Amino acid sequence: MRASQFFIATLKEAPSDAEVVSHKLMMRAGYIRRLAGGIYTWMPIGLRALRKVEAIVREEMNRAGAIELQMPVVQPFELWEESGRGPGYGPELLRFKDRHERDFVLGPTHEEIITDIVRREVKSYRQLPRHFYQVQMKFRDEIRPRFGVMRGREFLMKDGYSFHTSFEDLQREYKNMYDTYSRIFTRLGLKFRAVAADTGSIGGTGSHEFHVLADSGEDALAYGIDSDFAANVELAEALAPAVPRAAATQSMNKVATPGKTKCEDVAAFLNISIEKMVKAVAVVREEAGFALLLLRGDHELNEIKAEKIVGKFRFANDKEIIDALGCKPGYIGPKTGVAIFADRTVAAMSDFTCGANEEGFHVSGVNFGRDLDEPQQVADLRNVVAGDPSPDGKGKLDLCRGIEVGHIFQLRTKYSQALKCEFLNDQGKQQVMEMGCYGIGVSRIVGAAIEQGNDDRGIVLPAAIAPFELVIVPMGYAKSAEVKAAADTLLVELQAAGVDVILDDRDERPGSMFADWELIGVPHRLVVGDRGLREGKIEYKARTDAEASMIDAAAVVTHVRELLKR
RNA sequence: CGGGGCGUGGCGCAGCCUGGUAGCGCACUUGCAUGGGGUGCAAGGGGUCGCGAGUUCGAAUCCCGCCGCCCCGACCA
Repeated sequence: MRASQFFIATLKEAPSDAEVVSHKLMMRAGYIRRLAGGIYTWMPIGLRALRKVEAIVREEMNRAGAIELQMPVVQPFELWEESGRGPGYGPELLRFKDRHERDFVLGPTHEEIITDIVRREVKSYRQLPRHFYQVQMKFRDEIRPRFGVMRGREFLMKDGYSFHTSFEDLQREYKNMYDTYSRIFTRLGLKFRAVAADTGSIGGTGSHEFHVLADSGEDALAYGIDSDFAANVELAEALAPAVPRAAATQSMNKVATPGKTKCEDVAAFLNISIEKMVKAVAVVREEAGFALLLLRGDHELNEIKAEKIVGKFRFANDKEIIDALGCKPGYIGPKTGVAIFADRTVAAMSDFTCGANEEGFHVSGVNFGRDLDEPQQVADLRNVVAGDPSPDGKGKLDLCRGIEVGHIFQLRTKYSQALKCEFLNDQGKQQVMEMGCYGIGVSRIVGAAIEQGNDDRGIVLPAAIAPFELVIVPMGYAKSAEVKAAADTLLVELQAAGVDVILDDRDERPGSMFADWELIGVPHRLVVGDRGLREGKIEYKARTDAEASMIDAAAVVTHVRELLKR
């Protein structure tokens, strides 16, 4: 490839709406351009990176025995009604009508479609197991698209669906995909971690997420410092404290805490540890109405866990809190007659301080059983924090942040049941198929890789993903016949050696060419100049090297082959 | 959806408070020079100031409405 025949559109300044580093750099390097909120054009340079990720994913999926097909982007809404997921999926699902007033959706995922295909085409256990996948643009009408390509509304996804005669066989394929995904992210050159995950709106039983590790990641991950345990914080279990509740030593005492509404403020004001505070989160349950969820002062509610315990709920507004407790938020606490759910940690606390249900007051020295009824229910309601014991009993947990780039699920029969996806087993009996599904955010991977690989000059990508593996930068291409000849020859030789190379024949200033390729993130660079040529040398520099080195012109192709292992 | 902020050549911004012929940097075009880290000089092209309705002799600027974009938003009781 020659730069003069290609399209390079770098920017000195990033548009002001770009927030995270990967988004800014993708805009600056000309990888993407925004069309509308969360909707981007992949420019030629960015497309190359996207296609490389896609190719690796495809290669490994094929190797793992999955079969590629391509389903429609536009799906009839009836299938979503049939699976029962239409209402549950909510406003993220972009719906519209065709000219005949028939309802359609823009596919956010394809469980319904593939299940419909398989129920029509697969009739016998002899045709199973089967794993179909596709790589396709998906559309999800995100509430708040952000971070460029990392949370866009339109995004490229690899989605695969497997069908089995038994749960055992599904588990076998699930393991196969777990290994395949690990291989894919390893080949892509990314630092990643697989964690146990919540199944969310897709549904099913077992599930793992694959995260690219990055501080800017939207997900918090918990992992065992001394064990293999790893889970999304959404799911990671907070064990009950090992020590049982201590006996009461203090008497209950109402204390004035004017203007102190937050736990940390109250604790500081009363000069007690925040770990002696209990906060009450007021919720209204869809089924059973008002309730209080009790958490230790420094802990956070985990909504996913809570929903499993108390049922669907929303947070109470001020009026509902006043009606139920006779006090406005800031000073509320447990009260007789109000449904109480206590976190395990809270249930083991004694002599604690909580709101007095009277404006400007808290109560200290509170004890369950003596001052309050024992909570109706004790459960794990909070997010784990660093230092909590690992749920597998081995050592402690620590936290890190990640960008979710892959997710695998054991769907079991959630969709096959609803859509009657059945087969005839070897006994001649009708049986519902077991299903698994497996997704990879292809476009998100490009963003995540840049989030993980960048410096003050721009993007630093692994050769497996970079738009080009190597760039030839000639000094005075239009001026020096020797330079031109050497650069042109090098281009041909490297292409013949299978190197994905671009020659910058734009005859730009050296500084601006260097700056462009460093911004774009090409991992290897050769500089051809009269100065070196006189000595029979070509300059080489890796994107990650601090200094360039000189190599014999005759040995360049061998050297590059070595670097790229081909 | 609620709160905040912002919409001025392709990009980044100033001008708005205090109304009076739209400006800067980058990018682009042309010429000359330059040629190993975003080169210099000179001359150019490009904007109905987000849209609409108002106030005014006169609106980028003031008022009202709409649209778009960005940030924050359970709780922290």
